[in-house]
Amino acid sequence: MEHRIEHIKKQLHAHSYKLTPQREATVRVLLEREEDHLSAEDVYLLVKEKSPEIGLATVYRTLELLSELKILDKINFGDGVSRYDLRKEGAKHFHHHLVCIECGSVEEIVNDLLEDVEKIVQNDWGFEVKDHRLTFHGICKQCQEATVKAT
Amino acid sequence: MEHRIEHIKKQLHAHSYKLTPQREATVRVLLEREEDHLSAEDVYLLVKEKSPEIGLATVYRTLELLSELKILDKINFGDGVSRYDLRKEGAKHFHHHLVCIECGSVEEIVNDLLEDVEKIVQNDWGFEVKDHRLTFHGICKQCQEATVKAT
DNA sequence: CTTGGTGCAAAAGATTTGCACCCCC
DNA sequence: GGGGGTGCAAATCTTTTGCACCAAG
Repeated sequence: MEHRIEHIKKQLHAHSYKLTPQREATVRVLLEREEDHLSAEDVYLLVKEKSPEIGLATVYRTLELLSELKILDKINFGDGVSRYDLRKEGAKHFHHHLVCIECGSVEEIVNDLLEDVEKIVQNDWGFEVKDHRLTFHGICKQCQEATVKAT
Repeated sequence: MEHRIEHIKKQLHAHSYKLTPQREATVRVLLEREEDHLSAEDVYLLVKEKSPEIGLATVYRTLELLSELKILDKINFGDGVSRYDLRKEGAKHFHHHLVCIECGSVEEIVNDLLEDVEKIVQNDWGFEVKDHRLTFHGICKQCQEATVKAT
């Protein structure tokens, strides 16, 4: 954890930004809740528990900054809010998501499943792929089992 | 075109909704600008040209309705607005997009490139895929060529 | 009549911005 | 002492909602 904060600090410094206490508090929340796809409001409330003086605007500004530096990915699952997802260290791509339309849960897939598809896009469309976002909508294992039991 | 309107009319009727003049005007705009990924505001302004008495709320309600019936797909490219995309007739899946990070253009890929990937998700994660959304971010052919020339 | 659909204006959210202040090199 | 960063409140922007009214069966 400390190691990852150090790493982010370096990335900020490389672009002449500082890791202020507010930014650090925000990053810590993101690290602690890495699997959680938090909204800006979620992050704000969690940061506020530890650092009550922080403002919502600062959280927005921090999330925006981290997104620009590709430390964070801004995603949108179709409810009205943006959610934020730490990019895995060293990952050159956004990871994928499985969104359950029954219970709303979100699972992550870290494997890159799209290498072949990217080659096709590159060759057949002449499009130079830099990143991708892939979300599957469907029914998760738990909900499938629940349905079977209920029947 | 008329044929596609008829088809949509039937789909509405099948769910006990009517194809009112306002809805028809909205659908016509969507058909005319099928490749364009319009926002609700865009649609509203275009419909207003032909039917000036229409209200923005009605457009929102129509787009919402058509999305629920899967006639339309609601997508989000990360700018603050939802955009709407007519589903190709008979397509069971959302189609894919190539978003150029240089010029902002959006190309569509109708082919389903994800059949193999879906099988993997189904088998390895036990997730029953109902739909997917895939967007590639990168540099389109035109912008690549422009860069080469400029160098 | 009664129900679904509409237009308008107000409301509700999410996000951004203006500004005074503050801390650090 | 100048610039980046912050907190607060106000502003902005998109989308939703309440309500009175209208049209068709």
